[in-house]
Amino acid sequence: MAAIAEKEPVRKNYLLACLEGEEFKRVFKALEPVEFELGHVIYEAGDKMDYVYFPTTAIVSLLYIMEDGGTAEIGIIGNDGLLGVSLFLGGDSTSNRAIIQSAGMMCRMKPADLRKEFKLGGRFQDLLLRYTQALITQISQTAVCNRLHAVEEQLCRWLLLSHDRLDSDKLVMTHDLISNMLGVRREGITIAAQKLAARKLIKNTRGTIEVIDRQGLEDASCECYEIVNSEYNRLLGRGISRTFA
Amino acid sequence: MAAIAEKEPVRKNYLLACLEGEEFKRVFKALEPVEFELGHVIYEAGDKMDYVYFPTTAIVSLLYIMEDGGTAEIGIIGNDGLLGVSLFLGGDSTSNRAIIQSAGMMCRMKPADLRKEFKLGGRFQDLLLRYTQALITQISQTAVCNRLHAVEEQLCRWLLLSHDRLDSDKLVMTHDLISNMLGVRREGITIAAQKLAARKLIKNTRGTIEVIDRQGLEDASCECYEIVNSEYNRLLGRGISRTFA
DNA sequence: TCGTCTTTGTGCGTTAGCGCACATACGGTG
DNA sequence: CACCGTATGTGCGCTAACGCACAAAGACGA
Repeated sequence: MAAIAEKEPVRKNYLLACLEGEEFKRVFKALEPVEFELGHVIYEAGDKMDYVYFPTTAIVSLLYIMEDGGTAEIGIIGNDGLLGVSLFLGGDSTSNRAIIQSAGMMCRMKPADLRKEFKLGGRFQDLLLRYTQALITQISQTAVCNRLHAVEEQLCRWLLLSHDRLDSDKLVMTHDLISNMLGVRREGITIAAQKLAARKLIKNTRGTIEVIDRQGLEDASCECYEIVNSEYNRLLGRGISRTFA
Repeated sequence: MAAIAEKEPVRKNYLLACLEGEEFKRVFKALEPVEFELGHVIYEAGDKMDYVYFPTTAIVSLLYIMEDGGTAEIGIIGNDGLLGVSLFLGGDSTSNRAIIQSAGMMCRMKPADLRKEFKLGGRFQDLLLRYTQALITQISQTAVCNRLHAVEEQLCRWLLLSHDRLDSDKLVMTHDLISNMLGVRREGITIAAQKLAARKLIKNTRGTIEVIDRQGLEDASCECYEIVNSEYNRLLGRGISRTFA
């Protein structure tokens, strides 16, 4: 594990951290760290993807853009996962945009290296597939949540998902950006954020939302957060060592 | 291909129809046809899955049930796909219910057989992974559609997706059931269906909706149908022969 | 043919969220 | 420190969809 010191941040990505021995060495050699700023677009809908990305400190938002300009987020990817499942699923592109929601680092890998390692069918493949299912759960829950829950509950869910993937309690994020993610009006977020602030769950300042009462936020959230979260743990937590072969 | 005659309907499933030679023979041997009635629950949220299912004439609906009893569909699976991606993704269960939306046949396969064949990394694996991406697209589009589009547009989308997976123009389906799928009020479906009937796009009788003007329905639908549809074609259409290795 | 159950139709009042139009306030820059 | 662009706060009227209550009309068996 001497090599880790060189590109230390690699281990901050959960999937990469699960690898060991020769497998880790091979993957590690193929990785390249890159830094991203808030708002940077990694790829647009329909773009052929050039890399798969393993976030270490950055957070990525998967955003759909409709014909009329309306937007809605379908998933959040942090250091618990990877961006670019299409590259091993076989599509090479998706119909959404991937955009940096929180500045930071990601490790990228070329599609050819990814596929080569994936084809070996070891732990790496297992992890990637399990993560894919976790992502499906997240997207599904977003779909249901969009239909059935109030904006305020959804804001809680969104804040929690982001907070989990962040070192800090401060989310650098305007109401306007959040409204794009949740697919609602900017004013709707302002109102909801005010209510949460009144209940001392968050602190609401210009361009930043600070999480004050994490537990309170969880209580105020719809069930969707917890479902997604526990499914991530089930799929990628402790028991991860077993491959399904 | 002599064996096909025995279990002829196998070829009605698109994924199975794409297999050839030895690979097809192995998969074919592991298949077992089963018939299902409308409303039958294949598995509940959290259930360990006993089989993977390849629909030939049946249609399956993936339904989320919330704590408060609210429901919403996240995807429709017909003879273009398979039920149980979790079995090769590694989760063995999902947090939704799979329910028969249209009576008919499916071919089922034991998880062990599925995984064994999947691990071989051939066309079968390629197809399953590509289908997974198509399913992700469908779920994503549902999420966005739930947020941004009107019930009437969504009803069109839903009718089209169902119609595509059906031999007949007649959908045996009550407004109440559809409302569960779309996560809206029953009355909302009644109103929307009336409007579509007034425009001569569908015929609305007790317990059945008949598609009259397919093209008209597509025009009345939101863009979501077309996006999902073309993504299915892109991922699983003609060019399917290339494996990504 | 009658009675019953299910499905569909209709009519309220209610509400969450929208769209628009501003007012205010923060915070970096010159 | 004054200025200005961006972010947030607030107040409308509007609309889609909700929740509820009940009427009408198919379907089907006795």
